[in-house]
Amino acid sequence: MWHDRAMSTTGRRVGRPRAERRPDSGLSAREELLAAAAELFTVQGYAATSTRAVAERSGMRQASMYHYFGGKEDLLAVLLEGTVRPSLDLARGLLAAEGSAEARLWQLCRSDVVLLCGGPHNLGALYLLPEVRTERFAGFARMRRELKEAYGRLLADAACCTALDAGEVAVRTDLVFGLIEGVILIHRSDPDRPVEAFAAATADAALRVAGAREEDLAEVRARAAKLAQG
Amino acid sequence: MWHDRAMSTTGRRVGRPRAERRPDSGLSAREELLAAAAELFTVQGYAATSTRAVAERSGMRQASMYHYFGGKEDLLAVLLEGTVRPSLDLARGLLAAEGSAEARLWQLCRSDVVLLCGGPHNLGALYLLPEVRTERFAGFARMRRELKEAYGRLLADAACCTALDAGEVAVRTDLVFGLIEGVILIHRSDPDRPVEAFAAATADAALRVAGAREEDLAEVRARAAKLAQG
DNA sequence: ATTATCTATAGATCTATAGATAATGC
DNA sequence: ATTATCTATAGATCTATAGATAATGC
Repeated sequence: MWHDRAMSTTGRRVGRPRAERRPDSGLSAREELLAAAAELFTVQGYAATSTRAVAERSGMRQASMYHYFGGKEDLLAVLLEGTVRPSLDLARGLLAAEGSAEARLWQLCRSDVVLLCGGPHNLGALYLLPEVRTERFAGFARMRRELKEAYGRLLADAACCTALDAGEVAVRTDLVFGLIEGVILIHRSDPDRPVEAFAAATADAALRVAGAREEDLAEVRARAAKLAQG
Repeated sequence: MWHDRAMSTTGRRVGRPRAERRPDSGLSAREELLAAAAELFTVQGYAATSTRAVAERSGMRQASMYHYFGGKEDLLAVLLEGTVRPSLDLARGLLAAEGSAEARLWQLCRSDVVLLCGGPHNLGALYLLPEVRTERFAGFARMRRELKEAYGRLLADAACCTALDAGEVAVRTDLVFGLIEGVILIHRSDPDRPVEAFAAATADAALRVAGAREEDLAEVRARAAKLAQG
């Protein structure tokens, strides 16, 4: 396990002190940079944010950033991978779990909405950056693809989709996945909405898109709740 | 009506000739700039695209762009407004039209997906730019708000929503609108999908989110088809 | 000795303006 | 005279590197 040896709670650190001293944030320098980048990238935009802006919001000089990251792209890649990873972990767990596929799908949808809307910044909005299509972000792209495949798998196994052919299931997978990632846009225009209730409502909507009948939804939610406990 | 007096089909134009001569695109200089901006903004990203890149792809020098637009922001604003305007026109027409609210909602959804995915560039992806929140884009923001209100109105009038309270209708409006704008993301990962069929499938999904029952969807589609003719 | 920072800067942009110029229009 | 373009450029960035420095660790 990695340990930030330069950091200590007493405030005594190795290395030249920073030019501007500030109250200790409790974060390591690397984490400070990531937090600053998350805020600036989402608020001002990625390309509009300079390395200087990120570094100085973190309390250090522009050049010092290069001690931790190779450049702006590195920051973005780390942020993006950190955003999908929890979703992907959960999806893997749910794929392996027992129980109705509908309930597991509901649970995955709900959790992903919480992850996308629950953080302090709308990091999901970074998914759309054109830079993300370049080689540097292949790792992120792979994770996102695997996540989408998990959605596809759960839909294919769901009782409400058994009557559909494979092509139709693929279209609904796209629509469900699009609905979930689309909450990024909704969240953007109304960031103060209570997340939990909205996440449940979105999971309901996802099941409706999948083909679940209105009268079965209460049951799906109940089973999903059990899943979350167990 | 405005007429581009500098343009003619014979190729004889007022003003100093361009440095690099190219085959006539058939577009006015202003339109060439907009087309170049649309391509570059969506492919490379807005902030990553320089005024030089836009101008030179249009066959003129960087400084000449300023004869037509005050800067990059102006180009973006014109592109964005051009993207919502057709949707908004259609929405106004459908609000005023006779017929079932569900059918009109279906039609609006379908058309919006075609507009978002049908063009050569994924202009919808520009909706997410952080720059769009600034004052310069107030006109675009107003149009988009009015479009969303039209969705809300149709949902409120839809038979499948009569049992829902106002708050629930508002949530479903957000979800339906999010689903429609979310096709931008779907379209991005699979740009070659046939648009018409996908648009119809998305409109179906929107009606499911609204609360329509599976067995009523065929009827809704049939009525929407009539609307489109009449 | 090691580390985290600093200062300074070269080189590469990019934007917006000033002012010149080469067409057509009258 | 009017117009659409051009060339040239000032001024403001921004990125990445080189090399110095001020702490702690041993």
